[in-house]
This record gives sequence, C-alpha cells and structure tokens, in this order.
Amino acid sequence: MRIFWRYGYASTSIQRLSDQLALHPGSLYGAFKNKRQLFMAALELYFERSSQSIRQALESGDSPLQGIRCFFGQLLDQIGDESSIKGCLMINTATELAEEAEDEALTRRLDEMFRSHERQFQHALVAAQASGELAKEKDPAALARFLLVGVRGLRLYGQTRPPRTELESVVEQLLSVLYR
Amino acid sequence: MRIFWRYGYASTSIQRLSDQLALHPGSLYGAFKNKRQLFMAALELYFERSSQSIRQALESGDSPLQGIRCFFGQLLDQIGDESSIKGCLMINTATELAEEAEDEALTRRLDEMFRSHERQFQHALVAAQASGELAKEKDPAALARFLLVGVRGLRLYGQTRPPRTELESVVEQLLSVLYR
DNA sequence: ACAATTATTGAACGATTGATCAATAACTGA
DNA sequence: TCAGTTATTGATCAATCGTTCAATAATTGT
Repeated sequence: MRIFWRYGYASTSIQRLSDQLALHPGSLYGAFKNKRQLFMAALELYFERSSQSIRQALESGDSPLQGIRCFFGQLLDQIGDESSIKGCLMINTATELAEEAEDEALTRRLDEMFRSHERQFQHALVAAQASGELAKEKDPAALARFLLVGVRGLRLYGQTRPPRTELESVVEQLLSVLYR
Repeated sequence: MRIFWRYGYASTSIQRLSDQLALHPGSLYGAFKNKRQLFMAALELYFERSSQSIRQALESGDSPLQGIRCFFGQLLDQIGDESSIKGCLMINTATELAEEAEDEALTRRLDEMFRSHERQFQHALVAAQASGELAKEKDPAALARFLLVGVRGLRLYGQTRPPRTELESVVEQLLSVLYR
C-alpha cells in the first residue's frame, strides 16, 4: 500500500515491489493474481484505514462541528508533514484512472469509497442539526459534498507545499459556510 | 499536449506518441532533447491556452463577479462533457509529480503556473472591490486561493462523473463566500 | 516423524520502455 | 538548377516491463 501510495500505479513496478518488500516476484504472484489485483487490495486497505482515521477525527471533538474542525486540523498536519507520503492514494488513483484504458470496475469501487467518506461527514452534519449546532434549513448532503470538494482541493493545493497559514485561511472560508 | 493530457506522463510512451502523431521516434528526438522536455513543452502550451481560456471567461461577464460565475459555468461544462479529455493537465501533472523522483524544476514551474492562474482571479476580485461589487473588507488574495482550491476540488470530484446538479450546488456554496 | 501442503527461490519469457544513428528523402536559398 | 541544410525513415540498442515456472525450502496436520 505504501509503495503504490508513494509512486503511483504505473511507476510501481513489480521489481520495485520485489526490492522494497524483500519478496521475489514469484511470491507476489503466488499471493495475488496480478499487479492490478495486488493494487486493488492495497487500495482497499487504504480505504479502511482512512475511514477509520476520519471516524476518529470526527469523534474527537466536543461536538459534531468541532469534530469536523479536528478533521481539517489533522488534514493540514498531514499535508504539511514533509516526511509524509504525498497526497491521498484514492485521489491519486482517481487522477491516474482517467488515463490509459478506463477501468470500469475500479472506477465504480473508487466512487463508492468516496461516497462512503462523504456519508461520514453527512452523518456528522445531521448530528450537528439534531444538537442545534447547525441550522435546520441547511442541507447536510450538499454541505458534505462541499466539504469533500474542499478536502480534495486542499490536498492538491498542498502538493506544491504552500505556507500553512494559507491553507488555514482556506479552511476558515470552507467552514464559514457551515455557520450563519 | 493532448496525448499527454489524456494518458498522463508515465503512460504516454514514445511509441504511442509515434503512432498517434504519425511521426517516427527519430523525428521526435530531432525536435526535442528527450521525453521529459517534450512533455514540458506540452505543459507550457497547455498553460498558455488555459490562461487564455480563463481570461476570456472572466471578461465575458457583465461585471468581475459575473465573470467568475461564467468561469465556473464553463468549468462545469468541461467536467460534464463526456467526450472531453478528462481533468486538467496541470492538476494531473501535480498528482503524478509526487511520484517517482521529485523533479524540482518541474515542481517549481508548475507552482508558478498555478499561482499565475490564482493571480488572474485575484485581479478580478480587486476589480470587483473597486466597482463596489465585492465588500472592501474582503481579502482578494485569500478569496482567490479559496476559489482555486474549489476549482481543483471540483475537477477531482468530477472525475467520478456526478450529476451536474450536485456540482452546481457546490459552486453555489463556493460563490456564497464572495457575497455577504 | 513423516507425508502433504504451501512458500520461496532464481532464472527466464516475450513485449515494451526511452533513446540512438546512419541512410535516405525533402526542403531551402542563391 | 544545384549545393547545403533540415527532416524523415527504419532498424536497432540495452534496460525494464509484467508474468510464468520448475526446483527447492519451509511449514503444516496427523
């Protein structure tokens, strides 16, 4: 997972995997049908971990909206961390996916993953409405969509390593839509 | 440019270029030092055209803010167009760039390109302030940054081909930050 | 402890990668 | 028109790509 994450699908050769994992190609093909299925397994693992990470962030605040604030704080930490692997595997895959032959199955699965993340935010927003933290007339689904567009934008924006204050101002503007 | 755009750097082989351009490899290497420089030339061309396209959109409205609305309208048209090449070459490159060996020169140039686009929006926002369309206390630089995060997010979000109405609601929420 | 199953190994497969080069064709200015 | 420059051609380079396989080693259940 980490190797695909770092180098992308196309630039991750079996040889690179073999070297870094200290596993011979034959072992990889013994465990997985081919490179694509090995990648899909890595993507599934990434999805599970990211879902867990989002849940944890959303629950770490004193309230639903505070949880969302926490999430964005964590996101900026990740983006700003020099040593971390750049970007998000799901986003990188979505970009790389447009290339080459369109992989229908992978496209669909990736769409499901994205929507699952969006639903996590939607639930938090519904909870915020229930507790009176978020105005009743707001549309949780539309807001969740808006926030996730922001997440993807921030991740891409962070690729060129801007100062953290710039990203923080973007987050403030994003979250301002929740209030009022 | 179009071929790199469609397939990405890694998946665009010299042979593919040779086939689709009906030019033999030798001809390509006669005109360009290597694959990377050929790609950089393609990227420069894309940047020039995109800058022109943005300028045109921003000037097509009755006012600066209307110009920005026009831009987002065009953006949604592009994203929704099935026949169009998916995504944005600059964004795709930024994503692919994180992979493999970090290309310092390319990273810097790409950063300049993104900032140039951001400045185009900033100018429009300054003009909007001058004409009283945008509140004086707003920060044009911060707003431009926010809008471009939105653009990248929308482009990525559009990769999975959502209904246009969903994207339109995101654009409305983005633009709502300009008013009030 | 031993037979049966599973993993690992190292070598190799054909195909494709980016890149080169002498030979040939096409164009150029005077 | 013809010498001089530029472009195109087709073949080929070593390196790497994803993948396979028989042979060997390690692990398992009984």
